[in-house]
Parts: sequence; C-alpha cells; structure tokens
Amino acid sequence: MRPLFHPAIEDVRPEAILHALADPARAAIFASITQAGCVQACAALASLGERVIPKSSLSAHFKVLREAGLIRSERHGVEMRNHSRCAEVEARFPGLLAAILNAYAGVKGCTAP
Amino acid sequence: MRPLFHPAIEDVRPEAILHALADPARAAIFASITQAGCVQACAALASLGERVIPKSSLSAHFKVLREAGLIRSERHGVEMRNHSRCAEVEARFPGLLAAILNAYAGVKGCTAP
DNA sequence: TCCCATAGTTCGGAAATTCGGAACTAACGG
DNA sequence: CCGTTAGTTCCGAATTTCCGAACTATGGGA
Repeated sequence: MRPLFHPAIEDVRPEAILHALADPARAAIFASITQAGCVQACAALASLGERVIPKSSLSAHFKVLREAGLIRSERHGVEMRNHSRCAEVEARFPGLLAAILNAYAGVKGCTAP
Repeated sequence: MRPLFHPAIEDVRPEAILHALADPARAAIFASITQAGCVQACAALASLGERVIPKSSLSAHFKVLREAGLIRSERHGVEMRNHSRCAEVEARFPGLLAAILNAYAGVKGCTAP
C-alpha cells in the first residue's frame, strides 16, 4: 500500500483523461468530486446512479481517475479524501473538463420516458 | 456490406465520443478529417503518425468514429469519402470537440527532447 | 463480357482490459 | 488485543481490441 501515485500535471495525457471519463460511472464520480470540492471517497459514492458499484470496481475507478491526473487522493484516518485537480487540468487543457461534464449533464435528463 | 449505419445526432452519446477519441490514432484520424473537411478514407490515413496501421484496424477505427457520430462515410466509386460531423456535434455538445482536439494538439509537440 | 486491380469489410483467434467476489491490509476505538 | 470500518489486492470469467488472411464491391480495360 504505497503512498499512491499521482502524475505531475505536465505528464498528464489527453488520452488518459478521455479514457477515464469515457465511462459514465467514472464521469459521475468525477463530476461529484468536482462539484463538492472534496468528497470522502468510495463509500460515499458507491451508488451514484441506480446501480450499486462493488468496492473493488470502485477502487479501480478511483485508481484510473487518479492515474489520469484528474483527482488527488490522500488518506485521512480510515478514509480517503479525494480532491478534484480540475484547476490544474484546466490550466493545461483549457475548456476540456467543462465541455465533457457539460456534455454528460446535457444528456442525463434525456433518458426520461 | 450494408449502407453503413450512422446514428442520428440526438442519439449520439458523450461516452461514445470520448471513447472514440481516447485512442490517439483515432483522434489523429478525426483531426485530419475535420481539418481537411473531407478526406478520401482509409488508405490516405494509413500512416498518420510513425506507426503504420493495418487495413483491418483502420476499418475498425472508422467504424468506431462513425458509430460514435463523429464522421459520416459514403462510398464514392471505389473509395470512401469521410466527412466530419463536427458542426452537428458542436451544436449538441458545445466546445467539446474543440477542447479535445486542442488538448491533443497541445501535447503533440511536447514530446520533443 | 470476363478478368484484374484497387479499396474496404468481415472472420477468427491471440492478447490485453474490465468486472466483481473473496481474501487481505491499514487505521482507529474500545 | 480484538472488532469494525474503509480500501486494496488477487484472480478467474467475460468482454474488447488487434491484426493477418480471406472475402466483397466497384471500376477499368482487353
């Protein structure tokens, strides 16, 4: 259980970000973290949609987001605090995150009957 | 060899777009088509980077881009003409494509020593 | 008309990813 | 020291991706 790897912002690659956010579950997690500013990790996000995400999958999702450079995670007692790195990413790839989150937000409601 | 399936713009999902463009090769193909306005398909794009892409993979890439709603392909004699649907996508997801292509464009040169 | 060349597509199996349950580890609180 | 909470790791099953080989479609001669 090493100190968790976070890429430097200049090592962040666009394909990693797109891949990370190409999964609606991960995008929802990231959107939630970004909106809240700081969320107490996994347990709090286990059921964002209607689907319950198993712990192991959730852990993997956080790892993908972390290694893509989208979030920063640090242990705080028993739990994990996740911060969005959106300011850094915004500086490097202007408009990217806003456009992606916006795109998802736009279709969320369209699934209604 | 059916008439090729293209989703209606309102059926286009953000996750499909992100997934399609999360592959640098596909992103490069899409960028090329978008910049040129209309490109004579596969053969013309077989070696965008340093890597030669086999025909079957190229065909699969075009299929992914097409089914994500990013391009429109139509047969024109022996070859295929591919058009970017960026105007439609822009109307549905404002700023998305520009931000993504911009992000890729920004790091392309950073790989220099 | 028949055959060839060009441009893509489909098939099929190997390689790489993803998913999720079970077991494991870390950090407190009695 | 034991139990509980919060996450991580392991590993097998299911899915996806990759690419060579075979196939299909279209146009141009001879």
